[in-house]
Amino acid sequence: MKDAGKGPKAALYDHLKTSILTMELRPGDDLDEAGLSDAFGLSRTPLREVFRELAGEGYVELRAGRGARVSEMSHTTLRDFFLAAPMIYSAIMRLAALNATADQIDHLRAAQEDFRAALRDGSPADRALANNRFHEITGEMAANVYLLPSFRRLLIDHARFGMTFYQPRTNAMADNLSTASDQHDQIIAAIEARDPDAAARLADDHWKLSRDQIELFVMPGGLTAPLGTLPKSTA
Amino acid sequence: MKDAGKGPKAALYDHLKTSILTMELRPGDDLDEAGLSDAFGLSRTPLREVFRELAGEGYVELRAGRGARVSEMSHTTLRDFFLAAPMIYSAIMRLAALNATADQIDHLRAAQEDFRAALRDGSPADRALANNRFHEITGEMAANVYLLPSFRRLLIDHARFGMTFYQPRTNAMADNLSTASDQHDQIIAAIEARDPDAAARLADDHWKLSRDQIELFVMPGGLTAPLGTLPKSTA
DNA sequence: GAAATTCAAATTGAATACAAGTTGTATTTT
DNA sequence: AAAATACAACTTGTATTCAATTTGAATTTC
Repeated sequence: MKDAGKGPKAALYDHLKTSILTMELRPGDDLDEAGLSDAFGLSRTPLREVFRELAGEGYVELRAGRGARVSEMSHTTLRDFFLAAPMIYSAIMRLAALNATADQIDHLRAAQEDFRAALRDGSPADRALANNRFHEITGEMAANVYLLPSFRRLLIDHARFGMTFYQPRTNAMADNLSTASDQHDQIIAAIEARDPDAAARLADDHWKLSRDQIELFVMPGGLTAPLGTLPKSTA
Repeated sequence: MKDAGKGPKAALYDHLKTSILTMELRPGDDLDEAGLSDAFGLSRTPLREVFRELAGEGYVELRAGRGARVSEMSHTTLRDFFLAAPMIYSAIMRLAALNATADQIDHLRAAQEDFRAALRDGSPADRALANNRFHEITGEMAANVYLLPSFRRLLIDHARFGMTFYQPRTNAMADNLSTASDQHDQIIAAIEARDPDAAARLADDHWKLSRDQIELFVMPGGLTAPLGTLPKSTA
């Protein structure tokens, strides 16, 4: 289909991941084994192993006897997200500032360059993927096996919420994106300075921005048009 | 091998889980496909799917071209554990107090009964499994899809640390176990009372007890035997 | 004698063939 | 006409076979 960089199995894996993160595959969509099988030139055996792997990471759900579906998103998941994200994000960022290697900081800078490029002339999907990559790297920096599973799970749905909520319909929304980019720069600086408190504070600010963005969409200004009038004789 | 309650696949899954939690299968041990295959009457295809599933939950690690191994535990994982556990545990307990259903509270009571029974006349493995089950239920009560992955990962290694550290060699260690049981009772009460603050405080106390128990083992009293003497003429 | 390369055996990964279960549709009966 | 049951088609799960990669040992060369 597209990238067969190192085997069709990895290509399928990457394809599904990005398709799910960008909402190209919507929550609840079911993944047809037969279709993907000949699309990627794989038999069903390795295909189903990829499904199981993605299920473990939270991208898809496996229902016994009824195949694989893209992980659902409901109002409860949004609530769960708001509860868990600030805690995990600040913890990850704090650890990232403590443990990041020079190599990883370079990678983070490169990811931020990509994000900036996506802001200039990329699609919403490009922006979501670049932003996701940036935060994935902070997770690698934190390098805590017990926190990473939840962090990764959060990043999946953060990207998906972003794809539905961050379409810049208003000026306020567009501004937020460049603010986010600035915060990324500050995050890099804090990590490089080995300042866990600053990093945690920035994680909190960065989260609040996301939160506000989502609220802008969930609770819009309210319509101002007058109520409709009834026709003369319907009583 | 043992329980074929609902299919040999589930039996294998449960067997591996409990074997890993109780350290019957030690970290780093590699799982032989051929052996388990005819031991459970399964072909290698469903077997490897179980491996992938367990890998997603953190029980085993899959190394490309080199099969499955029980997840490693090193000094870094111990450190990671100490950093992540208190935060996640108190968050889970707080949410459990807020969201638990009456049914779940009944299950938790039953699990605590099992734990008490295991304390009286069970093996260390029984105790570890019963304790693990108790905390698994608190995770189900919290019901937060984003926190559960890390919580479950922590519980795996908490059981494994427990199996290596909680052997009651000293009186202090034995006392700790009954204290833990008392705390379980208080936890149930706090959850039933819908008191998230009390639940979080108890989670913290419960964690500190575990922590002290581990420290008792890692940093024992120190040996008091005198230094050896050198033979007369070795200078 | 030690190190490197090659060959063989074993283990893992993939594909195809097969069986079982689920779902949808059509026909029959009430 | 509506509901229920049965049959057929499709989808999922399992097993067996085949290919490829890795690992270990032995032999040869330096």
